[in-house]
Amino acid sequence: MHILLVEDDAQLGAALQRALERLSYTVSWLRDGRTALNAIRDRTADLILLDLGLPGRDGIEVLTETRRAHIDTPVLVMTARDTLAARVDGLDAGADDYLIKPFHVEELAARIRSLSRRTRGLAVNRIDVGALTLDLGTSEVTFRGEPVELTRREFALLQALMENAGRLVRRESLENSLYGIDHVVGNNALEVLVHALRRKLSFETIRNVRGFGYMLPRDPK
Amino acid sequence: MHILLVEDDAQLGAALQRALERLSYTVSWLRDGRTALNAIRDRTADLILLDLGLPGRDGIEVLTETRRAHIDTPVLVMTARDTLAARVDGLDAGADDYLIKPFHVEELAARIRSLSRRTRGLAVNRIDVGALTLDLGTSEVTFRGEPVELTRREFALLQALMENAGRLVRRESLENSLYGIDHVVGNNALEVLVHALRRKLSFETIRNVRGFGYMLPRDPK
DNA sequence: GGATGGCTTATGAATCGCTTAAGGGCTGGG
DNA sequence: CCCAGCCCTTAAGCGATTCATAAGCCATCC
Repeated sequence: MHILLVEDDAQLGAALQRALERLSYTVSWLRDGRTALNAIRDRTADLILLDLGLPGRDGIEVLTETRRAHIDTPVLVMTARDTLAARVDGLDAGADDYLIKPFHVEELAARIRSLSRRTRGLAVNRIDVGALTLDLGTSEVTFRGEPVELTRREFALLQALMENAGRLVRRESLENSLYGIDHVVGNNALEVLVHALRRKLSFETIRNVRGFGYMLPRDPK
Repeated sequence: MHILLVEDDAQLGAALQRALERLSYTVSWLRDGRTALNAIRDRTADLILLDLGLPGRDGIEVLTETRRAHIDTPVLVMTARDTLAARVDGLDAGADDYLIKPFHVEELAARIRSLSRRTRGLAVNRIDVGALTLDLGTSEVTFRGEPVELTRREFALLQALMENAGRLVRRESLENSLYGIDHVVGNNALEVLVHALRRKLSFETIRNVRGFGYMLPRDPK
């Protein structure tokens, strides 16, 4: 899952990026409204984490502009003021949820999960696909009943495939949700990652469709 | 993607159908509520574009009736009046989005895209032409209900033909969209590709017009 | 019947994906 | 603060598939 973090404060931004990456999210950190809007318009993000405290009321503008462009990527707003006006402003402008600073990373993580659950229509924190289960809360994966130890990247790849089980996931789409917008061309990082994941699961589980991408069968055994 | 257009006005209906077909959607135009409901019950549509200004409050009835039958196909409502009551009526009855007449085709297109994105998973970006379906999201192709395995080039060729179904596509235009602007002259790569594609589908499906190019009939069987 | 354009098949080259190995960076322990 | 271990990216070799080219045949138009 690919998160766009819009935050001008260097310290908080770096901390959030690290925390989110530790939770297996791919984070693109943008420091100002203009570059944020450009990135948002690409529609490659799954969730936008937006600081309303950007200088010059930039935050709200980013949000309004996003919604006016009919981009309905979920937006989680961070604000320093817990006033009714602030909340109304944010939600009216099209935010899906908000957080009052300061907050704990656990709370942020919970809201991100809740938000992606809501917009995805999932009832629980767990994805089941055949003999595979993946827990977004605890980051645990089991295969054929056995727990499997996955690294951060492997987990993110498996999640992307499981969320689209039975459907082909395009190569660019995977690279985007793993590496963010600015992935370099010409590397075979994805292939190496697929290989590592196959080794930990089984080699039949992940199917390749030459020239297009990868796919997880709806019922892998 | 298959759109059900419910519109009683002949002029507007024809214009919308033409505009949507130009955007590679398959459009079934129905002029009254009764036939519309029958078509909706078939559940073959991916999206319903419903005029609320149908005579006799027909529009709202179609919508309520649809939702009562637990058919949750996305509905985009068109209404002439921009009053709060009108919006509430439509959204309360189960519409997913609404448009105030008159509107620009660009706006309609944007809302259709947004709607199909929101209800993703099914037929998000699908082109239907007769017995052929091509899914741009998952890169899957079916012919007469059977899945067909295509290579990247074959897929690109079929896509170009399907986006212009019923129209003649010039040779240069195909070569451009397959090989880019700087394709070398004197090769017959296109013919070889057409041959490969015909072999995987059927030899009657793709028609050649000597000296000009190729064409896919609007209703290939 | 000649000429042009399209069809079909074979073949070598290019591309794509798989696999293994190596090196750099980050983390946690001593 | 340094070292060890893990993770991740890069690189390179290999095998399989795909693709463009070429060459001969067939259909259509004049």
